[in-house]
Amino acid sequence: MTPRKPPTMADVARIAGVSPMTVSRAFKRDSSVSEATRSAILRTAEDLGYVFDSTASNLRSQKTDFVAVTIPSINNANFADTVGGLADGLKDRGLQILLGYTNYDILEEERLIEQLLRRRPEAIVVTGGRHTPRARRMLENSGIPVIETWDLPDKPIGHVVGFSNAGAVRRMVDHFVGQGLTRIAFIGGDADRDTRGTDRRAGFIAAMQALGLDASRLIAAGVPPISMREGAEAMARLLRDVPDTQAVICVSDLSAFGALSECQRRGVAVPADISIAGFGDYEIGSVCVPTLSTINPFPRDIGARAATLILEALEGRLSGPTISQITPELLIRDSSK
Amino acid sequence: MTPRKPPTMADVARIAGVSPMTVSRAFKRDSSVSEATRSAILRTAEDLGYVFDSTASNLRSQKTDFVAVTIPSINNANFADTVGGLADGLKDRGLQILLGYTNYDILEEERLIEQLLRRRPEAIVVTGGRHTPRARRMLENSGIPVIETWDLPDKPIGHVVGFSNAGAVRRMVDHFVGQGLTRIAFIGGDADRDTRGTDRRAGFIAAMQALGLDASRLIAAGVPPISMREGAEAMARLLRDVPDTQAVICVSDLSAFGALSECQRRGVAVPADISIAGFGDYEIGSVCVPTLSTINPFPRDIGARAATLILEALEGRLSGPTISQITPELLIRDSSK
DNA sequence: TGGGCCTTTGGTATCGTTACCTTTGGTCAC
DNA sequence: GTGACCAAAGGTAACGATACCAAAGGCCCA
Repeated sequence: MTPRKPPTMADVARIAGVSPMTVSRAFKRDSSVSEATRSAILRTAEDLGYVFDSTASNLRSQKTDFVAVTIPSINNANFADTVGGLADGLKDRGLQILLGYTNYDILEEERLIEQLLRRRPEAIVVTGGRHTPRARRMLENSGIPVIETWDLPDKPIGHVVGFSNAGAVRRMVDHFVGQGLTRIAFIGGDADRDTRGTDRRAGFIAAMQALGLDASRLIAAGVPPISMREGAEAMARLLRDVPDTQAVICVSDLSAFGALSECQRRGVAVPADISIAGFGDYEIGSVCVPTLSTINPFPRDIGARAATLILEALEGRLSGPTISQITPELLIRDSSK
Repeated sequence: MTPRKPPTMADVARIAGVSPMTVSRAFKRDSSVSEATRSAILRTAEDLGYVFDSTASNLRSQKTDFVAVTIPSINNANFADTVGGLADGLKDRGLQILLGYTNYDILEEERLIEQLLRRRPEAIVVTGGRHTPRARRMLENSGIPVIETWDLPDKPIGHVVGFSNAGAVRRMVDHFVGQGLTRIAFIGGDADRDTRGTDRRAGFIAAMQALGLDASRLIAAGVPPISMREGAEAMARLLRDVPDTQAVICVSDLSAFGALSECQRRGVAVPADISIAGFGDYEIGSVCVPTLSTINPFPRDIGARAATLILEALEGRLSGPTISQITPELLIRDSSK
């Protein structure tokens, strides 16, 4: 058996009795081919087992129909929702997502951005607003729409769809203080890799200090992203080291759930003995007992809006850099009543 | 300001005073260019802001360094782990993952597979062993390694890394029966879209019938994938309709956690009043109170093994189709003691 | 000193599609 | 009858890299 070379458009054209150009048009949407010719060509192609070769099309037309996306972790419901919203918004225009993850590391992000730009995407969406200088330069010079998400960068590269992580945490602090709780702790990662997590911690400290409160109850739970288990361990330490703590804000719902489960394991009543809040409005927070107070940053909307921006930018309907600000929603539930 | 055309290898070559071929070699790893020449070329390229153009390279070399992957949902920790294991195993060889999701729909899978094959990946990894006839044909004729995962298909297309979903559930049934629990229910989706979920339900029915037990306690919780909330609703219905049920097996840990939370909300003791088991060994099952009995199918290993198979296949070290069988681990925890 | 061999570099054609321009044949109004 | 116009199809060159082959120069040993 000879491993025959796969058929090309020229083969389809020859057998269908038309020119390669006509075959090419038959595979496009709105091109001028008579319906009879088109269906005959498509049938021939199917019979031959012809598969359209995007690599050639990409090179000649200088279009790839890729949108590059970087997220910190592939295993995170929030970012998955953003990618989902993005993918749905782009699907109709035939744009496909080229996804890479940075593992919360801006050096890895730099490598990834270079890899992705080599594939000549039509646009690129990155998570966060902090990048290495070289990554920044590559994005600026890429000549394609750049969208930073999940953050409000001081100096945006292009467009932005995000919110203030610090500001969102401040609102949660205000909520607790409004209930008369002043001995508040923060559970987060112990490194600055997760820049959004770092911003949330900074927001906590700033908010506490602005109210004249002690902002030193900071529990570092490990290398970001903080897992449920690490949230539980952090809560164990908190209960041991500063047992008079009245409320705790966690860097995500996952660590908050871990903290909650540790309380249950030790017979500490939530919220009677201690209030707990998370971040991200993961499904678990609305299902567990008691339900978790949290902040919903509308991850899916972030993706959907980024998709809209991309489509507008590609159609030239965008005059300049756009900042699309999300207003996170404070969700007060049973864990902090 | 004129939007200059981005520089090409020819531009870099001219400025660096070498031929385009030498520039091309400088960007490859193991090619024969003197170290001095290479670094001079790379510096020139960086100065010019040159970005390597994969689209041209792909066409000429007939290699894309893509591995296509289809998963049912981007927002699922199990599949995310598989993709993570796969990506890590492929990273060293410079292979990049081209990911698409099917939304648990084999018609959508067919469209997706066609899209992905047009990009000329080096290999393709699909989730599950059931496909439309056309999808099957496209995979068979693709001429690249095909790997089906998370399943043991009757008629594999190429290689397989998977396990018997039905067999895994049977072991959980045996566990319950061994404890003297015979009135066992199953909570799953109400459609056949999720073929692995369907297999698990079928495995439950077969196992119960083989033991002469009533296999009719089937709670359909909605369109797959079943969420935590739907798991909770299903448990509510179960407690109302067949309150003498002694144990319940859920199609995933997520629905199992929902079921558990519903019990807590109603004061039903787990496992004293009812035992609960899940599937997938999601982190939540090891953190919640009580911890959840479950089945660990080693999702990350599935991806890692698929990566190994791909590398072996691409190097021609694989003689024929390989079935790599995973043995899921039964984890008995507090929810079924 | 010369031939063999290796390292490093260069020239040319080409991957498979599509942008751009041209051609063909038909319809329609005057 | 003729020119304007349009739909449908074809011809040619090009996108930017690299496979393949060739050649230049250096080194070693007989």
